[in-house]
Formats: sequence, C-alpha cells, structure tokens
Amino acid sequence: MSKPKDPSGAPAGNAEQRRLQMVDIARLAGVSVSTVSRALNGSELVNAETRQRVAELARSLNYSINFGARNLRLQENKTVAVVVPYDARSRQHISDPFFLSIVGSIADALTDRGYDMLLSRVDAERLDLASHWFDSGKAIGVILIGQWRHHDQLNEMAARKLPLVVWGGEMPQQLYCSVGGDNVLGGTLAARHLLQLGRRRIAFVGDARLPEVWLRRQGYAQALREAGLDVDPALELAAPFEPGVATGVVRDFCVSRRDFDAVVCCSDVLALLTIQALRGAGRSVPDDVALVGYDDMPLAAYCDPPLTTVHQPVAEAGAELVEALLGQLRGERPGPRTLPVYLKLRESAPAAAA
Amino acid sequence: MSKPKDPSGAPAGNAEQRRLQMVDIARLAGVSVSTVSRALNGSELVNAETRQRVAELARSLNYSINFGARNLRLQENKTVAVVVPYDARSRQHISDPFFLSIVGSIADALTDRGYDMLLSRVDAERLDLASHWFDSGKAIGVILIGQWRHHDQLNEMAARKLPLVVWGGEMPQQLYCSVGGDNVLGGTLAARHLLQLGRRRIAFVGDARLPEVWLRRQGYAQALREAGLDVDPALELAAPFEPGVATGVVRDFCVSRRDFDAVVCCSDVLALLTIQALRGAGRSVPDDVALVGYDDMPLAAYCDPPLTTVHQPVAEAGAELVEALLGQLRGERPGPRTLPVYLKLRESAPAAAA
DNA sequence: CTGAAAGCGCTAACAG
DNA sequence: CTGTTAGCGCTTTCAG
Repeated sequence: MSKPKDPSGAPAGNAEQRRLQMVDIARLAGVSVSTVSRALNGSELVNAETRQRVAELARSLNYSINFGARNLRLQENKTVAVVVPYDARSRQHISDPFFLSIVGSIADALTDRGYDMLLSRVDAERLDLASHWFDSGKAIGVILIGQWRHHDQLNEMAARKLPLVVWGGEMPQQLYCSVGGDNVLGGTLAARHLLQLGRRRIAFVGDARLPEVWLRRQGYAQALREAGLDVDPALELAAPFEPGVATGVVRDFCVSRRDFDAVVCCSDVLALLTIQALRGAGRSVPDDVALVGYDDMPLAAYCDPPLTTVHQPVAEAGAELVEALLGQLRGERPGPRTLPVYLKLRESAPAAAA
Repeated sequence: MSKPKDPSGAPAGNAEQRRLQMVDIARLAGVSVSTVSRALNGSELVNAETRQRVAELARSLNYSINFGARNLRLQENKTVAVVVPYDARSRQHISDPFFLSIVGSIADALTDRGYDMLLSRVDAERLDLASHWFDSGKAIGVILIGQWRHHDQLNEMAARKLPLVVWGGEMPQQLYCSVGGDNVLGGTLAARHLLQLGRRRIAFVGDARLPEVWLRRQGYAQALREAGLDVDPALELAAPFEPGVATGVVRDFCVSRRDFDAVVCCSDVLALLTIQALRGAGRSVPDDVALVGYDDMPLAAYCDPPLTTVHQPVAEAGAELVEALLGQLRGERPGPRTLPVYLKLRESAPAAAA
C-alpha cells in the first residue's frame, strides 16, 4: 500500500494548506488532469477556449506545477550544481571575493538560460565528492570553482563521464573541461611590468601546487628570462589563498627577507596581506616594494594603495562555464577555454617608475 | 501509456550510460527493490548480512539514490531557496561583499543541517516572485537577503503562508520573520563615536527607503539628539547600495557640500566610494572628515585608511536565518530576531580625537 | 479535441 | 525477515 506520512513540507506540524495540484484545478475547471496538463503546456491539442480558461484558473489560484513530479516523469532536470571547494583543515570557507564574483556570474548565466543553481561547498581534498550532485540526480552537471590540488580527481570524474566544467588553468594530460583566465599571460604581464619599473628582485607569492598558480609562475619565470634574469627560489613563497593561513606565512617572509624590491601576488587578497606585512616590516609600497595583485576584484581600486593587478574576465566566466557544461550535455566535447586577461595599472605598481 | 523521451539528462544526445537505479542493484543482489530500499535506509527489518551485502554492492557500483523520486514519494524536500534581490534597472547584481558573506554563512548553516541551497536572484521590485521556489515545490522555504523597498510584498508573502525568513530590520506591523543586526544601535554607535571625536556636522549616507537604513538613521538621529544637536536634512544623502549608481551621487554631494566634518555610511562599499569622492574634492580622511562604515566586510581592515565600521554578525546570521526557517516549518512562529552589533575602531575614525 | 491509464524511481503498508 | 503492491504528481500514448 501507500501513504506518505505528512502532506506538508519537510519537518512536520506545519499548519499550511495542502499545496494545490493539477487534480484540483482539473476538478474546478470540470476537465481531466490530462487536459489541464496539456493546457498548461500550451498544447495545440486542446481547445483554445478551454486552454485559456484553464490557464486563467491556474493563475488566479496561484497554482504552480510540481517540478519534482514533472522532472521524474520527463526524466529531465534544469538544475546545475556549483561547487566551491574549501579548506577543511583550516576551516576557511567560501570567502575570496574573486570566487564569490565568479559564483555571481554563473548565477546570472544560469538564470538567463532558464537553469537553477544549487550552490554547495566541498572539502578541497575530496573534489570527487562533487559528483554526488549528479549521481543523485539532483543536478545535470557540476561546475567546480578551482582545481585546487586535485587535478587527478578531476580527471577521474571526467573519465566517469560526469558532466563537469572546472574554473582553472589548462594542464597537460587533462581529461576534463576547464575554463579559465590566461594564467601564463597574467604571470608574464605582472612580472614584465615590474621589470619595466626597474625592479630586479621580484618575489612570487602563491602556492604553485595549484595549477593556476603553477601556470602564473611559468609566465613570471618567462618574463624574468626575457630580461636575462634567473628565478631565485628563495624569493618564492608558497602562500595559500586562505587569508587565515596566509597571514602568518606572509608576515614571516617579509620579516626574514628584505632582499626583494617587487612582488607578484596570486590574488588581490594576498596582495593586501603582503602590503600589511611589508608595512609591518617598515617597508613602503610602491616605493620600497612595488606590487602586482591578481584578479582585479571589485574593491581593488579602493585599497591602500589601489592595486595594480591582473584583471580576470569575471563577467564572461559565468557564460563560458555554463555554455561549456551545456555543450557537454548536448553531446559535444568542448575543449579547455582560456580567456584573455590584461594588466590594470594602479598605484601599487604605477605606470611610471616610482 | 508512457515513455519518457530521453534517458539522459536535460538537452539530449549525450552518450552517457543509463543512470543506475534500485532495480539494477536489486537484480544483482538477487533481492527485491523493497529490500534494497530498506537496506539502504538502514532498516532493522532486513537481515544484517543482506543489508551489508546490498550496501556494499551499491557502494562498489557507485550507486546513489534518485532524490527526485524519493522526495516525490516521501513528500519531503531538503532544499531551501536563498534569494538575493538585484536592481534590475541599473542591472547591478549580487556584488556587495557583505551580502555575499551572508550567503556563504547560510550555505554553511544549511550544509551543516543536511539541507541543499538553491541560489537565485530576483528583481528587487518584485520580491514576491521569490515565492515561486516554494510554490513549485523546488524548495521548502525561502530566505531573502534584504527587504529592499518592499516591506509590503513581504507581508503579503507571509500572509500567504509562505515559509519565509528575511535578512533585515524589524519594522512596525511586520507579518514576516526577519533576522538582522541591531540597526538602531549600529547607527547610534557610529554617530556617537564621531561626536566623541568632537565632530558636530555629521552627514548620513544611505537610502532611508530601505528599512535597515531607516533604522540606522533613527539611531544616528538619536545620538545627535543626546548631544543636543538637530538632524540637518541637507546632510543626508540617499545613496543606494549599488556602487555603479552611488558613485556619481556621492561625488556630487562631496563636491557641492563642504560643511560637514564626519560621515556615517551605510555600507563599507559606500564608505570606500565616499573616501574617494572626498579626496577628489581635496579633503582628507580622517583629518578633514572622519568616517564610519557599516558591515565590517572582510576587507575593511585593508582599505585606505582602514575602516572604522559597525561590525555585523555574519557568522551567526546564517545559523539564525536557517533556524528561523526550520522553526516555521516545524510549525513554530518565530518572531523577528535582532542580533548584536559593535563598533570596530580603525583609522577612518580613530579612537583618539584626530 | 478529450479522458483513461500507465509509469518515471522510490517507499511503506500489507501479507506472507 | 522479504516480496507484492499501491501510489507520490505529472505527462503521454492510446482510444474514443
């Protein structure tokens, strides 16, 4: 037999009236549910007059269809999971303004195309758990914000045919679809600008175990080589993106080393932390140390000093990620996409030599 | 008869293998689907050995249950809609760091309690459209970020018995449940501090048509009265939260009026814009004009100068909003909640008189 | 043009 | 302890 336990929503005991369903408006309209269904879906098979009457009744009663049932029957789903990794050990969450902006951009792109967005976080060490949303049928695919340190897990997910798009850099032997800014170019633009300012001892702040950072470092190294300089490993600081963890690391670095005159930071938040640390060590920005950030977050122009930074294409990002995912669902095999970036000049590393 | 059109996800043409279902693992385990269902739900009714075997099989096959079907059958749903209003006319979106932080906080609170979060935006003029998520059964309730200018619509939604919680201030004749910071106190703390600094001409920047701002202005006015001062309407600037719109308004104000020596801003982003505008008008912060922001966004400490600001309880906000919603679903009638705020002293309005 | 009936994947009485 | 069976609310053949 059958009989669901509670006619209301989840928990229980709510005094809400039973949710209206097709059978109700069918009864009121004096037709069958099939007719209501057809009418509400604008089928040509139903008399225009009846269709109108049913539609009006439904509207006046504030009826809306039960999507759970509809999706089950149609085997379709218009929900996309957007997953933001977080560092479970440091318990630092979704907080970097850049990632948040990307989420906003995706939300817009999905809404525009009539899709819903399920937002969640996942332990950055277990990116593969994001496949749950697809496996359980809650979402038709997954957009993951960042590759973090688990390129391997992402490849496995793609091999399992999970519809997946990842914001991040394109890596060798990559099976999954990624969309990201041009990280190599970003690194190059940042370093080259500092070199043009006459700086020669350029530090690099960012955890190169992350693919995006790794690529940026390639670009940075390439710019140094172009200028006839070698990369000095002592000037590389593997600071993570999480401010809580990065703060101490950056401070120690700035206190212990005073032999650099410029810094490339892999996010604007890291840039801000670095500026504070430098000041704490009695050094000024941009005079003693010129500094380039990364992301061009909305507030970058309002910091102290305003940040020269690599602008990431946030607005385009959402649309590109969503299109790549829908492409996969259409059976296409969209390759990785690299979007253009450019250097936004402000005071932390001004146009004219300081 | 019946026959769904496409065994894959939404669009079509995907070469993905058919999603595993209970009947498959039932067949492989040599039991009925009921047994599988019971086993997977840890029912005591099924032999421990069988239960284990089924569970293992399911895990090894990477099976996960179809939640759409389960929810339909159980008439339950563990999804909450979180809706961020946006200004459709200026096309400014989800971007204020404070609102984004609140969303993150809600995401955490929902995840902790085993709920999913559907994130979407809605035209700030049609907050009532947010009820769609509930009406369609996609979510069991709605959390709305901000009241904006439509207290009335919110009251109607609550009257319609929509499970709804709104981040914002408590207003007279309010039928819906709100959770928010203590706006009156925030306004008072900000103004009182500036008065203690010896400032007497204190401007107020924020659109008082928004309930939260209206309450902050009450607090501000009260602090002035305590000090024996009158509110000067000429020093009130109705700047909206959207930076794109606010920038020009604030600049005009700072250019045309030079008869104030302090400002209370209703968000940290507005504070930043105001600082820029003041500098553009040749005035310094905090010397010529002391300034207090609102929200204490994560980056407030890194601005130029670091912002003295009213700290909002973001971390608690998520949990409070979610608990209030779940309370409603349990049939309770949770009243509005006002959370404590405090003034965070930094350089834009320092502790000692400038 | 409209209604009856089957079934999407799952759960829960109800009988073994 | 386990299988059979009847739906959750909807769409869609198939027959009128």
